[in-house]
Amino acid sequence: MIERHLLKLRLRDKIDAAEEAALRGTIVDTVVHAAGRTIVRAGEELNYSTLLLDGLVGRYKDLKNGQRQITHVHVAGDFADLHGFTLKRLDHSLLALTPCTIARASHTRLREITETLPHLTRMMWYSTNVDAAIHREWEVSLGRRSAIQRAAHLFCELHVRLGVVGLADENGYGLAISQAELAECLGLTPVHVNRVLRELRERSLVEFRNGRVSFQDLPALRRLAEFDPGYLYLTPQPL
Amino acid sequence: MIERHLLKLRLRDKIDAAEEAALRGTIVDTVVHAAGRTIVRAGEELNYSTLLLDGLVGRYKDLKNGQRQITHVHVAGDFADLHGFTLKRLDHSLLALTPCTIARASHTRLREITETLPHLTRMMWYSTNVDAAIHREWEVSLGRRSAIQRAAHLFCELHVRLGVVGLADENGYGLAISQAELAECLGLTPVHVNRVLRELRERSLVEFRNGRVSFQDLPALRRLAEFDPGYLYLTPQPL
DNA sequence: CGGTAAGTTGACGTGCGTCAAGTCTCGTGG
DNA sequence: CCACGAGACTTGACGCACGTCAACTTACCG
Repeated sequence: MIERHLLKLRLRDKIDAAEEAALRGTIVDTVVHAAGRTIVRAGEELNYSTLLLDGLVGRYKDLKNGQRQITHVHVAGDFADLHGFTLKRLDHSLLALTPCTIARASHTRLREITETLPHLTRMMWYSTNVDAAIHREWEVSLGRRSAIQRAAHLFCELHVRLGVVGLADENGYGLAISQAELAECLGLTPVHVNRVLRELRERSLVEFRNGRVSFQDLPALRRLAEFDPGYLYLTPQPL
Repeated sequence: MIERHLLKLRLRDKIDAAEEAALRGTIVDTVVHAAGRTIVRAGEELNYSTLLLDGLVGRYKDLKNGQRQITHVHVAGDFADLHGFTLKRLDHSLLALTPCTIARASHTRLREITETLPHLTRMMWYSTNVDAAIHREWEVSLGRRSAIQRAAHLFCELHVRLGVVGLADENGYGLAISQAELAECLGLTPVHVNRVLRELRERSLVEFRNGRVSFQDLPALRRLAEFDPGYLYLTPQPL
């Protein structure tokens, strides 16, 4: 159930049996959402946080003119809104980018964890801090990288993050989203994303096709994107 | 000393005397940095977090070609890297944008807080979550807003945040940074920032001059930026 | 009073947006 | 089995917001 989440946490630090049980105990139910559905709407009051078991979820914000910006993409094993535990309402919405299975973690039980299990509390805090680090890296992409570098960087990031939970290998991974959604992540138009994907393909770096990312030259792709996975904090560190 | 930080926390929830004392007790020393100095370099191992007492600090990331992106601007009363407590090293650097006074909060003592004061721990967690919300809003600016809207949005955000700690009034506030640094926040070139500032001035919205932001028509500026302060989470909420 | 950094402006270039006309894919119903 | 409609994707022609380059002004400081 929450194995993929545990997998990620344990890459950073030990989680003992009591902690694991407490974490499992936060889950009150499991829900399935169809692709394209908004799971949580910005501003609504929350009593639970969303743990993604399977599928892809995006955090997004709408603009008045109908455009939107996806600010983060979550993969299986991620808490999509653990920050909602302290914020109580979200400044963004959550969108199912693919069909999704989610588990809902009760804020009441998360609160009990913060009262009784300080080490696990630090681990949860750590998780939200890594999310923020990802936001920062996306700011760099949006502010300073060219369209082709942004796309390349995103493909590299998702490769590492999906790899951690066993959903990617050295050749690629499944990414069943449309070019329009990719455009919303990258701060570009769908038309330009299409041109950029063609260039990445023609330069024999990556192919994005039929909901799949296939690497042709990963080292060159990483060089193009100036990708350095340090910001994902996947190295062991006792908390 | 840490009054401005307490001011912000207390806008959200009560902090009792024991909690206040514990927070004060984390501070081990105070340091002054000249404008332009890098306070913490990306990647270095940290034993303390940086609480900004006075001045402005930017979080930034460098790119290979010498460009850089500022991903967050901190005002007096902000912890600039409380997330460093769980991350142990930063994925970004910290820059003194103006002369700065900072207090350093020992990670050992912060850890003690997480062991003994769960409510204060949640408040600290909350602080880092608001930082992440600000990162998200900047992603929206960088990805989807025009140059003039980005500038307008930043001026509105800093107005609210400086207002909370008593450093802004309805007419404006001090912001002693260069146009080049503004450009690094906004993902633009200094030349274009200069043109945008001229347009904001000619349209009688804001003036940015001699290290000061002076509003001429704040409601119109907020409309232009589509500014909604909800993402700053400045409303009371028991944690 | 000279030097240096910050700000200003104009001419021109370009990466990405816009608009519009396709094509391809696939699910549905006749 | 084919017809058809709806999305998603693709491509070309053209436009514009912002970048680049370079010259100049202003402010400040020793």
